[in-house]
Amino acid sequence: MAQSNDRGLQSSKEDLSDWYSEILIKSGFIDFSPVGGFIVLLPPAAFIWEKIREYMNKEMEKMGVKNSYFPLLIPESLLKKESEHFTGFTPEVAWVTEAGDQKLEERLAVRPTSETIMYTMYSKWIHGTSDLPLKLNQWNSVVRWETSSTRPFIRTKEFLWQEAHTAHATEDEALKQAQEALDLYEKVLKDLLAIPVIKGRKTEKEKFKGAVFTYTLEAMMPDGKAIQMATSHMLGQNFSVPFEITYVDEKGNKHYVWQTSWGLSWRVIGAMIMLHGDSKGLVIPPEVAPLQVVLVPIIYRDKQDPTPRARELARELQLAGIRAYVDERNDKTPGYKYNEWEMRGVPLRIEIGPRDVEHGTMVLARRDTGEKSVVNVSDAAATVKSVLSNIQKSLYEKAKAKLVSMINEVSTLEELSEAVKNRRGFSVVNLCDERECEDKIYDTTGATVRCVEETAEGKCIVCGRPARYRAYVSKAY
RNA sequence: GGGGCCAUGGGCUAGCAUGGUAGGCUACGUGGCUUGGGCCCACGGGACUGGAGUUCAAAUCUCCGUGGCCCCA
Repeated sequence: MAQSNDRGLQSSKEDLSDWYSEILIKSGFIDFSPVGGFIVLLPPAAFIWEKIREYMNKEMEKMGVKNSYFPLLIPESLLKKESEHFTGFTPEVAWVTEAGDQKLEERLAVRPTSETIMYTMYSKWIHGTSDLPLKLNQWNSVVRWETSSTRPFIRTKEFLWQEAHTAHATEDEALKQAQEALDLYEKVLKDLLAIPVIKGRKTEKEKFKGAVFTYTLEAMMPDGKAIQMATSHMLGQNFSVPFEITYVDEKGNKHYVWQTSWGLSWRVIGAMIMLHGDSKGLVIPPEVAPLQVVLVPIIYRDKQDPTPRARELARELQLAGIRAYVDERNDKTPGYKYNEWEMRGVPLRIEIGPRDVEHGTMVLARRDTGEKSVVNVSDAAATVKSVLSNIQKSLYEKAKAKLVSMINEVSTLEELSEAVKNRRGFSVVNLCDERECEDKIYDTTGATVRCVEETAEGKCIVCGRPARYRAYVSKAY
């Protein structure tokens, strides 16, 4: 990092790690809290999370998923009921052991996820087919005491997310639900955050502990490391059996329900920042940008003040539903303002100077391309809307092209090592079903299988037996 | 989980080797001047991560803690 001033960024996007922590602080997205691994979410970032919530709430309503809220603390005995689940989570569980000066009889887990507490209630509520399907979601935070190093949004000890939990009469219905959830996530990522993903399944090794299998969406960051965006789990009857969630059918037979759970966390905000940002700072997709348009009046002492025109224009945009703001600070030069708003990621800037007032024009400057154009002010709202939607689309398409360019087919372990080391990105390989083969990939390359697609062709890259999967292998966050 | 680096006004840092007056840039406040890509001038307030130790004397040396960053797993 260079010294001497704190205006703008010192790190280049090439050093993604430095760049990332610097931009998060300077753009006022987050701050670090006194407890390591915990962050404060500041208004611009909170705004984006709110947008995600609004969008998902609407979509979930269409799916028949209702919001609810379950307690923060889970008795140890409940957490232990599904043993694979418990073993998977217990190393990172935070415990409450006393209250005031009283030691608790049973220690209470700060929820790392809510399957166990929710399903305890589900067993109480579900009796017959008329109680099904049951689809509840909650927006909350969970705590997982990560031992390896934390990073804002990407890996924090407490994180915000939504977790939806559904119970169904049939396996088929549950399966469909798990897939629908995955489609919803893909839509959120594309429509709001302009993040393209690879869709697939986790291997047995990488799945959610307690699930039959896990669907996943994986994005690719500019440094060639993959990042999991959201997961959707087919739980089968793994929880309904220990938690006794049963219903009686028309014929009087008792059945265990089929379940799914799925979640998306604030991690997606971190991915959005890394994916779209550049060396000038953030680039926020218009759909979620707290400010979509910033207007900068260019004032000359001896010429007509364009500020009133800028205000009118902002009002017109606001009436059309656009989040617009006039930067009227008079102790900052226009150049200063340009740089600052660019750092903060505002998708579109409008400059209004005396020349524009005279000619009935305005200058548009796109954050994503840096391109400037002079356009007529008449019908400004429609013009701006179309530019914003253009930016949204173009961010996604650029990212998509980048993603595609970072997927490479490889056919030997040597090639894979080479690719993981030098080229990064996703390496696609054929893989069989054996755990040893997957372990071997990790041991020789340090990369993991991010997701797999079913295939009937080819031979396993490790053992040479018939492949079952096309596997996307990459280093990951 | 292992290893390394770092911590000085709000931000970035100088000072540390060889212990002795904490300096700069930026930001902030006030006033003036300016404004089509990070203007300029004057004045002002503001700091040694916490604890312990060594010493006449600690930002500086030692130990312990806390936090951040990087690399590896």
